[in-house]
Amino acid sequence: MNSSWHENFPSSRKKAIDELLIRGQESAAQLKLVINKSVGFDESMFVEDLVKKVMNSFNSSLYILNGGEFDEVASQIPRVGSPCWDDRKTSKDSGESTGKSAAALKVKDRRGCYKRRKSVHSRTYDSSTLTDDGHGWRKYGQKVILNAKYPRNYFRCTHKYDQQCQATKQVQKIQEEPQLFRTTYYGHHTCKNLLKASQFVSDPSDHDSSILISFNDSTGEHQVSKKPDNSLLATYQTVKQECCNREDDMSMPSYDPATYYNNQGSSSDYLLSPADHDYMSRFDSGDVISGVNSSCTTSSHSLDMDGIMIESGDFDDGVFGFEL
DNA sequence: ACTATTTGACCTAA
DNA sequence: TTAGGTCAAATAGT
Repeated sequence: MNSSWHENFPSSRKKAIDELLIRGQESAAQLKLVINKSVGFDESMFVEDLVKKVMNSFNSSLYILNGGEFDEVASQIPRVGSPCWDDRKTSKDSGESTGKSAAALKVKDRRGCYKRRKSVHSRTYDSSTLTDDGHGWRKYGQKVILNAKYPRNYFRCTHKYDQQCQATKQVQKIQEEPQLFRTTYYGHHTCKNLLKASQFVSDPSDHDSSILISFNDSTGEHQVSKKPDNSLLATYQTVKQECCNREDDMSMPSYDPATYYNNQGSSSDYLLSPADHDYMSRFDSGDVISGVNSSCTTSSHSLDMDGIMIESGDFDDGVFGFEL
């Protein structure tokens, strides 16, 4: 991996980035929420446009401060249009419409579809609770891992086919600390499956809400602190709290650690209904805080903090860090 | 009937 | 050759 983008920054430069990254973007996001709550639809669209401009300014500034340098990691995730992609949803139909045996077709269709992801950029965080990340996930596999006590569970975005969203994640109970779950995210959501920001702000007047991020000069490590009463995070973490009472059941190797809250998340009468929400303004594991430049593919810098992961610059083309 | 999960098979990178 | 990521038929749930 190339050198970290922040490693050799002067402290003043880092402070500027922190200011833009945390206070600037978060404040803009919260401002939008507050205004949106008190204006009509037309005004709301206007506010939306304005905030996007503000966010773009932040992103541009960050890009300039970063010197425009980013790591690039070639993605090995199958892309839309790849040989295996087009047939995924209609494989049944195509199989029935031909004279070939189902087994032969199955082998043919699946060839070239499997990619190891060792070098693919990923974000990992550990959590004692199965907090929902705001996206709809669908389990597609479970594997017993060599020398691991607990199985690994594989999830893809619910909108893999209808919106070509390539985000996936793996959830596995940590052997050394069975009370913790390790979730590894691959790719970023390109689907419009985000939660309404208003649902995550319990009290817009809470001006103390903040997340502090600092970069350690000597080690290059990130340090993050969050206030436990942070409105955004607190809401985020309590949203799914009621569905995390089955963690003890995870002692069973076959237990699916994310099925339960996934079901809750896709329920139409539950707070989290990912299918029809367009916006968010919270930090979301797997999502990005520091928007720098939409042309950036990725710069692998992430950190874990008690279940919340903050990442500095990890972009799919055309995706900004903050979605508003 | 429709959607989600389970699980053995398939496939590929290492 | 094998570990592990993914597929898809079977099954379960609503």
